[in-house]
Amino acid sequence: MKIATFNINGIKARINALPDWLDDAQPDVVVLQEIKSVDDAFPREIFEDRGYNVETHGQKSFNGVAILSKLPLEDVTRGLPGDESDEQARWIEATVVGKTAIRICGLYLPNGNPVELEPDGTPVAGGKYAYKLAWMERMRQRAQALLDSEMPALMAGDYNIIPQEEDAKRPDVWREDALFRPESRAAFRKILNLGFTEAFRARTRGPGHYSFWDYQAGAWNRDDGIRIDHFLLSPQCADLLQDCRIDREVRGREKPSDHVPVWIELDA
DNA sequence: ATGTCAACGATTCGTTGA
Repeated sequence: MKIATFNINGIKARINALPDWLDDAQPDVVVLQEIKSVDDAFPREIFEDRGYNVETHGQKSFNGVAILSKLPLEDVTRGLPGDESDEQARWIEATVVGKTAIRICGLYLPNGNPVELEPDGTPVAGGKYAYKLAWMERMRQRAQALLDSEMPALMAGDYNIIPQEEDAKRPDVWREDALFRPESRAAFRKILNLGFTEAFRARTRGPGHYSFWDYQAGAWNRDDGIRIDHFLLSPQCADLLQDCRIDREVRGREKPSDHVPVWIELDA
């Protein structure tokens, strides 16, 4: 089973590029981020015509996540548990029923910039960096519950986290950024260390592997990228891992997103 | 040399978010 994650940076802007990539890559399941659309405006027919079941969790203008699946989707839930007042559409879950049932979480983790800190170094309450870190703590709770279920499970999406220096062309320019600050990376490791496997690093080591290149300053032409789109696999899911790759060439196509798809192959 | 893109809601462009 081929499962992909893709931050499309707006479904309206990617109305041709996304179907074109789907027709090439033929994933069984895709989690999408930044659909930037309400549920009613999402062009589900385009994907249903290609044989995908479509589940969205959208909002106006910003954020928004979705799952497309050629296999049936069961027990769909929307929103990250732990804060009823959080209205940002960044989390969706469903169980994909194939040879084995797999719980799939699609996520769009908050960017967190600008970083605002008190003089003592704690994030300013109510600020975007505090929101990011609080969201990651909620995600950790949900991740632990997934492990406790002992079901094969994965969390895939735009994590807005550069895990290590080797995951950026120029780590020094990201040093103070919310994507690379120590608190952000520590929160990511805290989830990982519950017992998840980061799929890409289970298969490939070394620098030069990126999933995002800014539109600005010719970042793509200079290969000035970062790796921020990830798959975290539960132990029962990691046992099924066959491959993990980044569809880098998609960034060079017509009217690209600033992210490219990342995908895994599971023996499931 | 932050050099871009997308969505929106106001009026042909400014604001926000990334």
